Amino acid sequence: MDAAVRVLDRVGFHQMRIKDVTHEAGVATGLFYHYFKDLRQLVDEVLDAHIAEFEAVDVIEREVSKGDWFNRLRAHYEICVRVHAEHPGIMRCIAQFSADDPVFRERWKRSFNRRLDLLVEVFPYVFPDCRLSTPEVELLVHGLSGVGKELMAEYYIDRDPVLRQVELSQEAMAEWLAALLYRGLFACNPPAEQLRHAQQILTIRRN
Amino acid sequence: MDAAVRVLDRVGFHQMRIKDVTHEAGVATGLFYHYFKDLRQLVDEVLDAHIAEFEAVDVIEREVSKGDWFNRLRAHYEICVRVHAEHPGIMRCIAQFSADDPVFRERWKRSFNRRLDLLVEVFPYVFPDCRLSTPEVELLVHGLSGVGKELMAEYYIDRDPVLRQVELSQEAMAEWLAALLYRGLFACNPPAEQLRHAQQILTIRRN
DNA sequence: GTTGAAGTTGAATTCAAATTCAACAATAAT
DNA sequence: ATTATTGTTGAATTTGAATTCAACTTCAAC
Repeated sequence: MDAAVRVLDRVGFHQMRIKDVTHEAGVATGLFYHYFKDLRQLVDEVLDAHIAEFEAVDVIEREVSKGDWFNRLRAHYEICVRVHAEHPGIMRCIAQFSADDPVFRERWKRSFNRRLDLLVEVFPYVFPDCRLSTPEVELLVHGLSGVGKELMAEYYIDRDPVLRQVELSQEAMAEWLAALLYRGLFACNPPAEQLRHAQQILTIRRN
Repeated sequence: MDAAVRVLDRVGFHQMRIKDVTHEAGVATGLFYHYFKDLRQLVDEVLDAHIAEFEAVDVIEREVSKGDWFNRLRAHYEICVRVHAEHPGIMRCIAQFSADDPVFRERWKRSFNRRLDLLVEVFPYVFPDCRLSTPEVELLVHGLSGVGKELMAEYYIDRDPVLRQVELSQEAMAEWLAALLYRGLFACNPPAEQLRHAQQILTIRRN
């Protein structure tokens, strides 16, 4: 029901009423119950559909070579940035729904972090000197994967005016975030020749 | 009203009812309105009090020298980790309330990021080669400050069983997160002699 | 063109929670 | 001791939204 998407966009998850949806769709209130048990189910279906859509994009973009970590991270952030930039209303709703519902939160987190799972798997081969156990690596990657999450929310959903002073293309934002995560992970800069927008990051170093 | 804290802890912000609170406090329903306009105001006051308390701790711990960035970051995370570990219910509630209410979200974010503001201010002196404008630096620091946020939520609030396999003291968690953020910021490891729990991070490097 | 299944309506009903309030209790002020 | 102020009660009322449902419409099948 795309009427639901428009309402979610406008009023958010917690303010949404059944009447809002049926009215937006131009049908009678009672009809709602032919299609959905309650609002929660509707929202669940709407968000699921969107998450599935995001994941579809995701599959398409898997052509990056396995060892090229910077470009993998970049691809990860390009997807994140795109869904934030193009569906800010849905993303806000996902955030609201997640804050409430642990089951949904888990589902969303998995979908989001799936692209980083490979990193957890191959960690021992990438960093052979490192004796961390798998759960420790998971913890590490989860810690790092927070890079940019709030920023994307503030920039694309809240449209924070201070941050908005910086005009960044989606590509540039993704590259910056990938570069920051890369530094956290490898303790060094990404290869300079792969930077298209964030060359300045190379100058962020203690002299 | 500490009854409110217990209810928030138990049922969360959106499930909380006025009756829950008055019953928990052992008083009549109507009495609620002598003290508060509505639930939102109550929650607002409860959370405000806690945020103020967190900030008080925060002031006490300011004895770290200005140039010692790793220990500043560590102090920042020690406070974050402590409030998550010791007040998981409140933190969950803050997350829920933030997701809904942009005004509160802004207030919380400010309180959380205040300790990193210094970094934004002195950025041009720490990184003299870097020509980023103030809003760009703000964006950068916001991006990095996400390190560990979700992890703390999953570890201390949701108590994710996978992550819980790793037993970490509050100090150790803070040190790990500080080290990760440090790497993102400086593209190098923190000084080895300052590491008390996270020496292993030095081994996370490409050979 | 008759039948029945599925879709559609919106007023009526139910429901849960918020809110009010008149009466009562405790305490302090004079 | 009297009065005033403030705290407290919980049943009664109000509110606003969820939910039901009997009647109506479409439309495809035979």
